Amino acid sequence: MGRADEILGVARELIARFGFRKTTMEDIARAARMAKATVYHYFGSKEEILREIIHREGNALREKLQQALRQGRTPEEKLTLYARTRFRALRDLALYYKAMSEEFYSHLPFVERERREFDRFELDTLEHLLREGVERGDFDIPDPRLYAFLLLQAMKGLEVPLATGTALRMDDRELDLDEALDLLLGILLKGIRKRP
Amino acid sequence: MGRADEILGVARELIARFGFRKTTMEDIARAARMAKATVYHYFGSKEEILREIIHREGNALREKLQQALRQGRTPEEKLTLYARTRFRALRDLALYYKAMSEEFYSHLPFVERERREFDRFELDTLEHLLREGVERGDFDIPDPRLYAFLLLQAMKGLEVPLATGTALRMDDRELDLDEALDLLLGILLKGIRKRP
DNA sequence: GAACCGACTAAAAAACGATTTTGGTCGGTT
DNA sequence: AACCGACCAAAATCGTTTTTTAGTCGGTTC
Repeated sequence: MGRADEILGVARELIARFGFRKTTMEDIARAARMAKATVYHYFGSKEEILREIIHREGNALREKLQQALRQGRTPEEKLTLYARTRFRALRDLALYYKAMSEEFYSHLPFVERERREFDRFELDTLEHLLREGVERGDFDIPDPRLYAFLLLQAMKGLEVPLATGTALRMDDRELDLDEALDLLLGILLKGIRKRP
Repeated sequence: MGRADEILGVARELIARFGFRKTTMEDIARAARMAKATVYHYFGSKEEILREIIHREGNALREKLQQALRQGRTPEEKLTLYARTRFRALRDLALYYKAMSEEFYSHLPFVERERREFDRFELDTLEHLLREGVERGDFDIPDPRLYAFLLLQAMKGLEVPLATGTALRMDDRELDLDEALDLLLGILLKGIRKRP
């Protein structure tokens, strides 16, 4: 692990804890035990550091999802694994980055770009999965791309409470999100499954 | 329509256009063609005006949804009508109140309360609908309350792009939201429909 | 010559105080 | 009861000064 990674590591932690604005280059340098000018030797700007962190975060998540897919045998199983992994990873991320989300950072241009890139990856992945299911005769789906989009959007619905921090409560009892996701998946799967 | 309603009317318009903070009591009084003190004769505070506006907005939406339900014959048809009405109404509201959403107003205590109240209404309504479908032998649903929650959450997924202002684009082409909602409903309905 | 640093600067943010605006009150009139 | 003008204290706004911070540069070390 090179010096640059070290910087990214401490920066990630600081930013996650205190937010992007509250974290100064001086803080980062101090945490990485080097002079500020040295940090600039590796990164052109403060923003570039954030850009790199987010980019890597995206890669890691994609990697994790693809790995989850490889675990599944049937398309249906793959879909379930994908959804669960996605859901948990996003929950952790939301927790980790809640300091960030408070800030303006959401609509920085490069963050937006990274999000679009990730969206695309998810759409492609899910579409591929659905097509596989159609070819195998498991799914009955006229327009896989569009269905991939809808499935994704439906799953995002469950995600909202995480992002907004709203506890997911139904009436008075707290709801187990994992359980809720599984049930939703059940409905959705039944909705796309081919009738015998 | 009494004097109080007049005040609420102009206030609603001003707030929707300029936001809650930017709208002064003086503005409201002027638009309603009366002295500021007169406004205070009808409402105890600026916040009370907003509270009343939001409360009525909620009532109107509930009314609209119930009316839509009455149009449907079967539970399935009712569900479709409900979803469409809900979706369009929320889209209009989002458009109308985009000035507000920019502000802090989202997590004012009484706004939160109104939202919870509305959530409850929706849960109750949908649960009732699902139970009706189960009794008629249309739906196959083990836990109607939970399913109502899931359906609602899935629909909210499509709503997110409206709320955040993110255009709903899939790859390059703009997506027709109404069409998307119908398709999602198709999947969900198939997912809960009883097999013959 | 790549990795590193201390000292520096220009620009942005914070702190501060003066000034204006605004939510809310009150006594009085119709 | 409905309405108003005049008033006040608190909050927001504005302009200025002070401090902090992102980014640079010339020089040192390995």
